[in-house]
Amino acid sequence: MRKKEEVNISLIAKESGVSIATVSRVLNGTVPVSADKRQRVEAAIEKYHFTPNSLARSLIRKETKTLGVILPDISNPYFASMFMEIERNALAEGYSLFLCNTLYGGSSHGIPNTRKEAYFFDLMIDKQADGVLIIGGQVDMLSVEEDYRLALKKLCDRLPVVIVGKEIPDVGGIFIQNETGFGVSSAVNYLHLLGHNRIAFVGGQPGVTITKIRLDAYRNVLEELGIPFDEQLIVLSDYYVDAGYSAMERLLKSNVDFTAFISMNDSVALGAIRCLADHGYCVPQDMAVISCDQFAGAAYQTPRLTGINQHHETLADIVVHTLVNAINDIHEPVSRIITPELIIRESCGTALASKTHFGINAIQANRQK
Amino acid sequence: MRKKEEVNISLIAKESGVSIATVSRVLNGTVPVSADKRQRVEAAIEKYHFTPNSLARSLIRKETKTLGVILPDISNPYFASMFMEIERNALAEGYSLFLCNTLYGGSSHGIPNTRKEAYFFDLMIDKQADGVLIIGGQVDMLSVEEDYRLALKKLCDRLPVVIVGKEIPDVGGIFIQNETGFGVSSAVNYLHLLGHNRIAFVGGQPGVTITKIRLDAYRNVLEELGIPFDEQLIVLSDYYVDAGYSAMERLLKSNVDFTAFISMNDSVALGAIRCLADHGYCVPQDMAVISCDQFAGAAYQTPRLTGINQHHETLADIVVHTLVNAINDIHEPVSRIITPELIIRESCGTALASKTHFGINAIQANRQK
DNA sequence: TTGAAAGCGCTACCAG
DNA sequence: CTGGTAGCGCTTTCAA
Repeated sequence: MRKKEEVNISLIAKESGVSIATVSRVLNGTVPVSADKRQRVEAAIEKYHFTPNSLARSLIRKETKTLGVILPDISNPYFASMFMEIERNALAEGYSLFLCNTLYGGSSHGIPNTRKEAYFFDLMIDKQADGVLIIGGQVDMLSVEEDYRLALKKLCDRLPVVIVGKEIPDVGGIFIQNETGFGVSSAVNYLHLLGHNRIAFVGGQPGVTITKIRLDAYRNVLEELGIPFDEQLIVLSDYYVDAGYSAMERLLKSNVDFTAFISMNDSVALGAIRCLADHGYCVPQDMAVISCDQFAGAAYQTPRLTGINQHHETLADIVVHTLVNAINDIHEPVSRIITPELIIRESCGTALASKTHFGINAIQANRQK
Repeated sequence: MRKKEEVNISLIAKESGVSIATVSRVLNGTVPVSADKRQRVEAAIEKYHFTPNSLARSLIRKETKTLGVILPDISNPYFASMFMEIERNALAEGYSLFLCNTLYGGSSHGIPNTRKEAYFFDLMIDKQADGVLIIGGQVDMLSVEEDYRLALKKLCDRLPVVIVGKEIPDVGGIFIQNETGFGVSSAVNYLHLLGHNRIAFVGGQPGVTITKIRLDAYRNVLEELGIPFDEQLIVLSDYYVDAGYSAMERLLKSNVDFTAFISMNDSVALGAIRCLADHGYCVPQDMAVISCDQFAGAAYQTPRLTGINQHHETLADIVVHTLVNAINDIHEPVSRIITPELIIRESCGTALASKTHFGINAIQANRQK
């Protein structure tokens, strides 16, 4: 079924006995058109179900009202919820979205693939997207390959690009770094208030910026609290449930003592909890758990997961509006303060959960100094 | 930052001292071009980082190499995994994807919104997508609103459209109905083999095709097995964890006896299990659970969830290739048999899980007659 | 207000 | 093999 595109602006013009310029005018409502001509045109449009060809329009206007969203894996709940919020904002601004999954990293989801990211960068140039949003992928690495940097630079040279992550020098996009490690700090503080001193860190991938930021925050709070840092308590994973399982398995095999752990996100927490269960340990009776990044459904797990709400919705808003501004040559930074929020549920102990109020206040007080 | 589009085909032509026709030829590699001209052109392309404008190309070729994917909610793991697989196939065929979330239905995610679906249908026409994939949304309802039907018909009149679901008369798209209720049958059979006779059905939304198909399958198997049907054992929900919770709550309040239940998917199962836990019931000791639609991570829940793998990957393949064929005017139906697979884990009893082999054989045998 | 006409950047046909 | 050129469908001057 080939597209039946025989109905176009000149057909409408002919049908209604006006010039195509006039049809264009009623289409865009820019310049006034006499009432009777307008009606004839509208009738013809209705009759033929005419829709102007946006390709032709974009060719002239040099804008497609389309944005590209490039991320590793939409089946990861973090990216999915980000996308939903991005779409909501983009739609409100009149933009549609291309979604590109680069599948970079993540033990469960195929091999790292730098080329695929570069492929999508070029694709967005090709498709004449008005702007591009990049969330995660190689940009999250502490150091990126030169190929990647060049591909990203090429993209940023051609289009407005907003990147969630730490700035890569000399590429020219707009970088928005969200993670501050504040969530981890609250988590460690909370666990300490609960009496834990041996707190493991089931972290993200090695070499990833967010891992470093969170690990730094973890060490700093430990130091503030006078808890000795123990390298053995750090195990790396990535962002998926199987990685959480294997990380915990390594931790248990290493035979270090610990009574609590912080995990990268809820998926990792779930995997780790499953592993603990397989070894006869029960959460929260034998072990307290906090996740750094809460997913939907945390409140329905058994045990209900205590964790940090990073307020990604707000991040999505900022990111979209920064991009839209950049497209419109507005370069005032869009800023809003995002404060990660500790949501206390059961995974650090039900009994202790009643201390919620005390805990939070104590943490706040602690942060003041 | 406006796009800097000053570099175009005629610049390249001028730079390399050939006609734009020749540049076009090396760009597309269709017609042979003499070696030295080709090299000069390639040098110029390299020098200016020239990329042909796909808008102009699409305007002539009347194809954009772009597909639209319209679904309710990408943060629902079912749709996310479908999308990943769709993208994999689409990419292999040279297509990029628009993603449109219609948020139709789903208690956790905003109000039903017919207009949004129609909006995206029109958008895909406007964006000149080469084809559209529709998965879920109002098309899943047993009966659709006339507004919706008209909007869908308009889309199908303009573009090749593949719809996952039951055929709606007189709209003209290609409908692919996946669900047969076979998964539910295996589930009930399995539970029966385990000795359960009071099996609740924590189903989907009322008025939805898949709910009806699964409910019919449930009743049929019950009848085959000589188990009396009890209306009270049916509670409706939707596809999210909170709905699973509240459905189970209603079931418990109604005070009917049951020793097992089937849930719409893993999210619903999780919510229901959480509710049971809150009422002092433990899975699988007090209650057996099977989910009709397995999500990633099922194997890491506590208890590990027994459920049906519906093999959505295969469905995604079929759907993409059917659409691509339709775009190329090939109308042989792409068909492949998708057999839902019962994955036995712990949620129907760990001890019983060792009977896996027996169970499956028995079910197969049962289906033969 | 309106129409004619000049493109947007590219492909594809027609001569040569 | 190659160049000239006629559009693709639309917007936007420029005159009228």
